[in-house]
Amino acid sequence: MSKDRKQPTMADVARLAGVSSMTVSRAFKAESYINPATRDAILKAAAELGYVLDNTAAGLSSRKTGFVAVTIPSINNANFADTIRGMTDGLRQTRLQVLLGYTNYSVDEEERLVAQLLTRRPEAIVVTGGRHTDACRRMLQNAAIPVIETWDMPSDPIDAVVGFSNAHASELLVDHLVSTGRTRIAFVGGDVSDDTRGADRRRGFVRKMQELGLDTSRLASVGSPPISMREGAQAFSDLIEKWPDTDAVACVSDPAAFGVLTECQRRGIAVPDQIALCGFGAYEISDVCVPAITTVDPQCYEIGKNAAGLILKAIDTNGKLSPLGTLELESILRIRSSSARS
Amino acid sequence: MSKDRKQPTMADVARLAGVSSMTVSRAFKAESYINPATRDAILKAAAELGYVLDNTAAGLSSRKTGFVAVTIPSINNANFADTIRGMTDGLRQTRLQVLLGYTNYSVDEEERLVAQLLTRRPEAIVVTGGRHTDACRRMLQNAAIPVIETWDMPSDPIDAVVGFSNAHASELLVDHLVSTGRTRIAFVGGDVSDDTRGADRRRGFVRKMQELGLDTSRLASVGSPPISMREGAQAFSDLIEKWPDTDAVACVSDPAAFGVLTECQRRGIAVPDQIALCGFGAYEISDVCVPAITTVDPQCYEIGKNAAGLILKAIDTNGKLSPLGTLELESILRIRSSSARS
DNA sequence: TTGAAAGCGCTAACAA
DNA sequence: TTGTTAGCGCTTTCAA
Repeated sequence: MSKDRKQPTMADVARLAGVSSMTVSRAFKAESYINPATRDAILKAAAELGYVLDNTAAGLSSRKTGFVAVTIPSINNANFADTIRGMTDGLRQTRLQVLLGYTNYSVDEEERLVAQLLTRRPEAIVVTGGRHTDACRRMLQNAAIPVIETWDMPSDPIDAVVGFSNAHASELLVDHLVSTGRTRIAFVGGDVSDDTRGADRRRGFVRKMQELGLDTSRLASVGSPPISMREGAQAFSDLIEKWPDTDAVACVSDPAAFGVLTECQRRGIAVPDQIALCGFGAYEISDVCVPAITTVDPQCYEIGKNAAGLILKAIDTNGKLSPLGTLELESILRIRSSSARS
Repeated sequence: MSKDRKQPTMADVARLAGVSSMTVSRAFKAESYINPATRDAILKAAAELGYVLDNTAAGLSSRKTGFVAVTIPSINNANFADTIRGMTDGLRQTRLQVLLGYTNYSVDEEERLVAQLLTRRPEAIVVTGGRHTDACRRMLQNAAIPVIETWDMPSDPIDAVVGFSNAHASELLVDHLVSTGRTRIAFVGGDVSDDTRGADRRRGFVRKMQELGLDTSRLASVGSPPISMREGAQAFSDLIEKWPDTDAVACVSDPAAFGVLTECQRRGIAVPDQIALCGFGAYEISDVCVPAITTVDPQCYEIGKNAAGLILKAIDTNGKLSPLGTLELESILRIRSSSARS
């Protein structure tokens, strides 16, 4: 690697091919009026020089960077990874490229990240969640690009939304657990402050339990989100000692639920006979472990795919995003052995 | 969102603040000679206009985009996520930002991705693995930026390396299993064609088994990488029916090993008493599941952290990367219950 | 189908 | 400490 060698530019290619640099530019665009023979000669010259298009300059000139900025809470999470895959798949074969950043589940970090991403002049931005700092909201509103909030149903959306109700997902699970005869149901989640989607799931849990006239005091909080398998196990340890007659546990996520399951195995507590268990997110582990864990599938991949669809439509129609508005995906209850009637 | 409104530029801010745009530029750089009062006035004007720096233009002008391109095989993998975290952490507080792409474990996809990333004029590029298409190698060599290959120890490095020996990791595991008295050891992995690191782990397994004079025929291949928990379970099903006297299974990854474990549970096979088990990667699950699974920790986070360190040094010294050369991290054997002496 | 001129928004280099 | 000038590499626009 020698950092000094200057990279060839369009002008260099143009000179070698005996054309103007404008013609070189056309040779690199798919649908442009150019003589096929001219194009071949140009591509040959470009290959010879090892020429690589500079999208930095192209973006400045055309005012189209080709970036779609995306923020997710964590890169180490199969759910968000699926959303990113859906989005990337949806943008494949287009000129758009995902510019990804993560927030560590913090709205302050999100604010910093959004500020940084916007300096790259993305043509659209997709954020996870519907709650932001005021400054972040303002930046997004001022950016004059399509903004898509995902993984949530914000009451006051900035622009477009592709989400689902986290609270409703919990209600599905409570209803299901109650239908199998459980009533002394606990909730295991992380600290409420940061993970707003986790907090919504807890809120949905409490609301539904109250509605059914059940005890809502069995709430275990442990660690900052995302809560790990180990923290799930720890939370259950505390929980079962404080409320030994608990007959079901709803968890903020499948990894947490799996942690609970392992702690049950260590303590010789039978799942589902003594304790029923459910998680959230339809992670692979919940389907593979023994017993398999009941969960809710929020359709992560579809969220990304739909977000990509909205972006393409919005950019096509030059920012007329309003008719597309809000898209609510339906979360799917996946009933498995861990909550079988005992 | 209205896409039509034009974003304010430095010239707009300069006009409002009553200075030249060069002074505005200085106000946004940390260490530049500027009167604090001037800077305050400029920042106030910028805030009033909702001005956001255009890094696209800044990069073109300064020939420093601030991007570090990074390729990983999959975004849905805790190991690579840890490497990315290490890198991001190492680049925090610098002007550098990670531009991430994933290759789906395909060198052809890697070639396409690298071509795309290089159009963004990154100041350095970090790739996973040491095997590439010829065209990809050429592009990387011609890019005139630091290139860091990771997660591997290529025999003919392009530039710098931060890696470990995948084959050696397998040898550690075979040695360990043999030391606990197992000799009829099987290997579970994905199809060999694509995942070169998985292939190296298999190669190390076979080499060590041969060296010890043991049977090397028990090789189960299933699906394309990364192999899932479910595929691990499936592979074990096939395996144990074909070679019922197998007394240990080494897996290409922890998720695969966990899949094997669940299949053992379903079949009533005791781990470690009837079959010992080990994985690779030190994923959280291998430490939490019951019994915990013996694994090798390749220090994913450290790979990223060290890569970031090399980049900073290389960019500091204007591309004099050669003295830093190759960094081999030592993989750590983590012995757990799944391979206890029976 | 091709080319010439102008300029995208910023910063390097130099001058004051 | 601030300003002026020139130009980064490309695409838009218009003309041929």
